[in-house]
Formats: sequence, C-alpha cells, structure tokens
Amino acid sequence: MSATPFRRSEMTEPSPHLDPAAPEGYDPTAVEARWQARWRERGTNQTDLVHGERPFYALMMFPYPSAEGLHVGNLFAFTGTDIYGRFQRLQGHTVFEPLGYDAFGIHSENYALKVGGHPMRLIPRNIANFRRQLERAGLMVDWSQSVDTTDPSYYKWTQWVFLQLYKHGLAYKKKAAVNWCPSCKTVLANEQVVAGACERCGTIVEQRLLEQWFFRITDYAARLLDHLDTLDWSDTTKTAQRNWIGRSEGAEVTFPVPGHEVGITVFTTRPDTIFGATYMVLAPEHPLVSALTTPGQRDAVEAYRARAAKQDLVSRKVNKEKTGVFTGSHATNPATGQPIPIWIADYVLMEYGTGAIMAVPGHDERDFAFATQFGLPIVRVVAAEGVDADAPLAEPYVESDRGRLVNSGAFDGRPVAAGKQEVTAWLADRKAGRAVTNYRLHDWCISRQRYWGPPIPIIYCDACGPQPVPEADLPVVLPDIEDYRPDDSGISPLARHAEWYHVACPRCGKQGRRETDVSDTFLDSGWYFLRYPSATRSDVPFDRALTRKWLPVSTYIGGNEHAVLHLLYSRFITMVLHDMGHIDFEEPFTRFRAHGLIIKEGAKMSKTKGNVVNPDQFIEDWGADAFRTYLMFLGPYEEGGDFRDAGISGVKRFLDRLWLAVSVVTDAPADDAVMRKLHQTIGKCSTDIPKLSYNTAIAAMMEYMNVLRKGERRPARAEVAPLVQLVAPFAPHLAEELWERLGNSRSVFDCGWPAFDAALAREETVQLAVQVNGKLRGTLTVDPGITQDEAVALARADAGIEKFVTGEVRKVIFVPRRLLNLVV
RNA sequence: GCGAGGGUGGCGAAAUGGUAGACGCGGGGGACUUAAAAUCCCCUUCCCGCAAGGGAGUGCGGGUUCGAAUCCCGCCCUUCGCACCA
Repeated sequence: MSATPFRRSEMTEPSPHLDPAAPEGYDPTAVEARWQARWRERGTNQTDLVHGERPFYALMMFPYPSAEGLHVGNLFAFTGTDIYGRFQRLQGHTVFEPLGYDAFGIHSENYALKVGGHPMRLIPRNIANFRRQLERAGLMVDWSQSVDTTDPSYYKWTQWVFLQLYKHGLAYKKKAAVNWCPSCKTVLANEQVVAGACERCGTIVEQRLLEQWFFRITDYAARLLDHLDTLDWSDTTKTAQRNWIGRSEGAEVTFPVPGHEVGITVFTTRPDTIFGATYMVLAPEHPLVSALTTPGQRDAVEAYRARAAKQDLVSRKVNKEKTGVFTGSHATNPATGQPIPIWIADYVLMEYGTGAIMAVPGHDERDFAFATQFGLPIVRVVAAEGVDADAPLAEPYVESDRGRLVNSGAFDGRPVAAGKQEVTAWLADRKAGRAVTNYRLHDWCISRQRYWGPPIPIIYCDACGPQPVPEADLPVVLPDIEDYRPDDSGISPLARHAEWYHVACPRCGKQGRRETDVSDTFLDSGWYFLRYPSATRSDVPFDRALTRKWLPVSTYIGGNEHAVLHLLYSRFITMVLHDMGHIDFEEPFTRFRAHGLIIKEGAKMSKTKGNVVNPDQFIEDWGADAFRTYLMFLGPYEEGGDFRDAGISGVKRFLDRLWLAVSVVTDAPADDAVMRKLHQTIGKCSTDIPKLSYNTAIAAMMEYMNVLRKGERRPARAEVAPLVQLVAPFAPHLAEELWERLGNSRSVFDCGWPAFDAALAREETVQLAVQVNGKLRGTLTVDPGITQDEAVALARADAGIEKFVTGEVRKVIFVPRRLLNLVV
C-alpha cells in the first residue's frame, strides 16, 4: 500500500536523515489519547442540563451491546449523529448527546444459552467493551447520563410505564397465537421462523394459543397516521409508517344466517360488489364456526381447524395455495336475497377486520382462485366501458377506475367509486351495514415467555383477580436464577422460581402469583429518550422541568430498519403519556433522518462471508479521526456507502496535509484568491452539514486543501485556522490539537463556527459556457455582471464558436454566470 | 404480488433543467532525493486524430425543451421492506 499508516515507533524515533527543524508528524494515536483524556478531565462533553442555553437534543439509536462488539454500521450511525451534534454546538447550541444500551431481549438470552453463560454476567462485560470502543471513536457523548435497560434503576420505570397504560385500560390480556419451537421449547418471533422451521434448530414450528399482554395501540391508529403529515421526518420513514398503519375505508356488512340468531359480519373495501358475493369465508378460528357447522360436515371442519391450528403462523400466510372446507350452512346475501354457502379457509385471517369475508370471486384475486378450485359460482358485477354485463371472467376484474356496476339491481351503471358510497348507504338504511375505517395495525403484543426482560408488574390473586404491583413496590426485580432455560410448558422460566413466583396480593394480602412473562424490548426502547436527561434521578422516571427543556428530541438519526416498530411504539408511548398529563408534547422526535447502510465491496457484510469490518483494527491503524471522516466520505449519509479498505488512505492523506499546513503556518497576510476559496468552502460546509451531505462537505474541504497547499505553499494563519474549525465535527481530536497549536487555549468546540462572507466568496470572473443549438462550442471567461448583448458579441468574436453559427441567430438564451445558447 | 429506493468512468461517487464525471481511490508520467518514503506538479470517460480538432456518452426505447443524468410515458435490471390485510 502506497500510504502506509504512521506507526508510533516511526514517529517517536527521529530518523537521523530528517531535518531536525522539520515539524513532527501527525500521530493520531497519541493525539487522540491526549484529547480523550482532556475531554474527560475538563468535562468537555458533559452537558449543563439545567442552565445550558439554546438546548439541542441530538439523539442516536442506542445499540444492543453484542458480544462481538461494535460493528462498523453502529459507528457509521453514531458518527453521523455526532457530527450533527458537534456542528450544532459550533453553532452556539448547548448540545445533549447521550448514549446507552438496549441490552434486554432474546438475542442476549440466546447468546448466553449458546455459550453457556448467564446474561446477567455477560451483559456488563459487553457493555464495558462497547464503552471502550465508543470512547475510542471520539463521540461527544455525555456519559454521565447513560442508560442501561437491564439495570433495575431503569426498568423500574419501564414497569411504571406499563402500569400507567394498565391503569388507563390500555394494557389488557387476551389469547393469541404464537410460534412455538417444540425442540428449543420456546416462543419464536416471526423473523425466527424460516420456511416453517425454527431458524436455530430446523424443527417444524407449531402454533400455540397463549394468554398475552397487549397494548391498545389501535386506539391511536388515526392519530398516529394523521400526525405524520406534521413531522419533519425522512419521507421513506413516513411512508413505511403509513403503510404499516394501513388505513382502509370500507363497510361492515352483516349477512343473516337463516335459523341462527346472529348473522356474520364482514369487512369489505368493495361494498359495491356485494351483488357478486357468491359465498362467505370465515377464518378457521372464527367463534361462529362451531355453531354453523352441520353434523355432516363436522368431522371435515374439525380436521381442517386442527390442521390450521397446528400450522405455524408464517407459512400459513406465505403459502398461497387455497384450502378450505364447507360448513354445511348458508347465509343470505342481503343485496340479492340469495342463499350463499359458508366456508372456512385459512386465507381469511382472524386478526384482520372481522375474521370473515364476503367472497366476490369475479373481482378479487384470492376469491377467484378459491372459487375456481372449489367450483363456486363466479358472477360479474363490474364491467369496463363497452364490455358486456355477462361477459365471462377468465380472471378477476379488479380495476376500479373505469368500471361500472352491472348485475347489481338498482345500482347498474353506477361507477365503482359512487357505487361504494351508494351501496353502503343503502345497506345502512336497511340496517345491514355501515361505513367503517379499518386499520392493518394490530394491538401491540408485549408478552415474552422468556427470562431476559423486565417482569410485567402484575400479581394474580384468586380472590381479587389480576392486581397491578403498587408503584411503591417497583421495581419487580428480575431474579438472578441459573435455570433460565425455557421449557416445554409455554410458561416463562420465572414460574419455576418459587420464592419469586409466590407473593402476597397487594390488595387482600393472601398468597398470589406473579405474572411470569417479561415485556418486549420495544417497550424498553419506547421511552428511553425521556430518561436520558433524568438518568441520574431515582425518584421520578423523568423530571418535569428537564423534560420540558430538552424534549421533544431536536434531531433523531437512526436506521430505517426501525422505521416502523420502534419509531411507532415510541410515538404511541409518548402520546399516551401526554394524554395522562405526564408530558406536554405528543410527538417525541421533531426531526428524524434515516441513515443508509454500509456495505463492503458491493456485498452486504456478514459473519458467514467473513467480510465484516472490524472498527478496532482500522482505528488502531489509521486513527479514529480518519476512520470517522472516511465513513462519512463513502457516499451520501442517507444512502450509505461501500466500504473499501483502500479508500481510507485518501482521507488520511487529507488529515496529514492539514497537520502539515498548520505546522508550517506563517504570519504573512492572507492571499485574496485563497480567502475567496475559503469562504466558498465555509459556505458549502455550512449548508451541506445540516443536510447530512457530509461527503460533499468533506470534498469541499479537500478542494480547499488543494488550493491552500498548492505548490507546497505555506499558508497564512487566517487561511488555515477556519479550516481547522470546519473539520472539527469530523476529526474532533485533530482539530483540538491543531487549534491549540494555533495558539488557542479553549476547546475548538467552544469557539464557534467561522463566519461566511458572501462578498469575499464572490468570483471576479466566471466561466460562461457557450452553446450553439444546445451543443457546447466554447467557454468564455467573463465578468459575472456581463450583459446578454456583450456576451453575444464576445462569443461571435471567437472564431472557434462563430464557425458553428451557420445562419441567422433566431434565438438567444442567456443564463447569467452560467451559459449562453445561440439558436440558429 | 404490493410498497420504497437505486442504475453515471477501472472503482467509491459529484452534478436535481444550464460546461457530465467535482472530490477521493486505483493507474500513468514528472520534480525533489545518493536512494526510498513523504511532499509537490501534470495526465487519466470512450472512439478517431501527430496535433488542432471532431464524434459518442449517465440501464434500454420514446417524449417535452433552445438545452435532460435531472421532468414525463413505456420497458429491463437491482437492493431493501411488507406480504392471502378482504
């Protein structure tokens, strides 16, 4: 490699060939160690939370402290936020940049099981390692305000959050299906089920029905959706949330079943097609199935239900082959009055809508496939202009923009959109239906039948029923038990720990039992940003005055993999706490930006490919400043970049040249042309950094360096000092060192940002592109204020241009400072 | 299948209606040096040409415009989400 990184030994042992007057070289390891120590001693990164003026809360997504240590993706995310925070500090804000650890959860627990350790022993080790790596990276983090979600002083308040929801009826228990691996004896998340099998052991996953705790996030669906319009967030993130919430307008329609008291209520977005509903389908779990099944069909129905119940949740949804069984009963189509058969099939999901559908095979892909398979009638009720009302359907006609209703009684000829309204109104008049808005969003299941999480603070009493643990008794401490392995019972391992499990009922004092499920890690991370400013307070989850001063978060930067769950849950918790009067804002993150993904030489980094970048090694070889700057130089921050080992040398060279520039600085007066470039660079950095356009800001500084050191010139102090300030967010240690060497005694981060002077940045001449018929034929160096006529005269005086002007100039386009186009 | 990105030199990328390829990597040549490193200078999209110069060019095909990488229409490829949501 042509640019070998400096080694300390090379730097500290002076070569006899070196000029003794030559400046010492740049040794990042020494510089970085020196400034990290100084920052610690001086408390440079500690925020005055009480008195700090112009508060700015720069939040980054806290990491899960894995045993492998910090990976390059973490550092990419943190560095980008850190640069933003440091920039805001240089703009005069008091910046609060906290960081903590999201250390509960199934990953930690599975890892501990694999290595035969205990999460309570492993996590502190991982955290210590993370802390070391994070400090080495030079983040402006205020470590006095850190959080660790597994610390009882933190999860005490996570449990408190649960209790607030419980008290307001927003937490409830119901039976729900979960994935169960019979070999690992544990509940699996959907992501851990691959092709119907357990990701870890390959055993076929089953479905089990367990009592679980839920939060009523669906009550907030409309608000969560509507507020999105007011948030300054990455569009991709807002779109993802909109899709996830999945608002859809439609109608609920009840189909009577002769001989039964209650009818079947369905949700449909196409009430206009009701005349084409030729059968109905219930989810296998639908509560009416037993009552509707006739004796002759009972065996088949029960067999089908049993099979559906055993199938895991993932493959049930992914497998598109249609299966189903007739119940033997018929319902009455309220529009046509005709009897239609009632089936059960697993393509209808109990958790969406009402768990039952009216099937319109003529105008729905899935119903068409099902009807074709089982020979059910297909009726056309929508036709495009010029298509016969009874033209047979070889495939479902789902187009709604151009369609007109047919075979629909009084609604024949109506356009689809109008038909939806009119049919709904007609059904409503007849008490058969009503307009309904449905959401795809489900209530948030927070139960985990695992060990490594905060125990849900509920006590069951045979006399009093479920009782919340009194707030004064929090935290419910997770016991340190050695047998935390999940077992086949489907009951959390905590239930085996008798001293912990048995507890007095807080209401009647008789013996009760603790809830043994722990809560989801998304609950831990759903409120952590509220905790940071108050992290040292043991009396409250978050102090009122501090919260008012520092929240909502000014800028939150993180990965789009959390676009939906974490960000949505955090918004929900914030809204809930607002509604209860604990905080006075409804949205936690004023501004959110999603950063991109780092890949390695065109491929995703993964352990199996062995192409994982180890930050420790790079930082050791090149220094944290070069590593940080390189990460930001790879590509646009919001898109990510391709990490190529060789690329870092260019950035290191830039920092070396800056070091050299400062060490040969002169007191001569500044050069006008250099100062012009300097102010152009200040202008560029000042607009690019807040846009997270870090790569172009770095490129601008490099361009300036090329001017500053052109022909080995020795720069003047006034030319180089502002560049040290511009580079400070990216290479903070180097900037501090050079700032000090330039004679300053205060931290560069407390000395502001160089002022941009547009007058100094203005060019005396500009290059004017001259086109003939849109083709470039030459450039002219002109005064920026040149008029069109002057420009035309100059252009036509240029033989190289004039030779292309073959006829009369019919039109002239003149863009001042940029271009002249002659149309002939 | 649906949704959201993306496709520009040998490579990472700039440029969001106005000189395509800034900046950096890699490559070539040079200055300095006994030599090397470092530093500094020049060249580096492709094709034709000794050169001056000319032509082509931003995934493909059309369109709008004086002018399109950029805007519009239709394809192809690719990455990431979501996925029987009625």
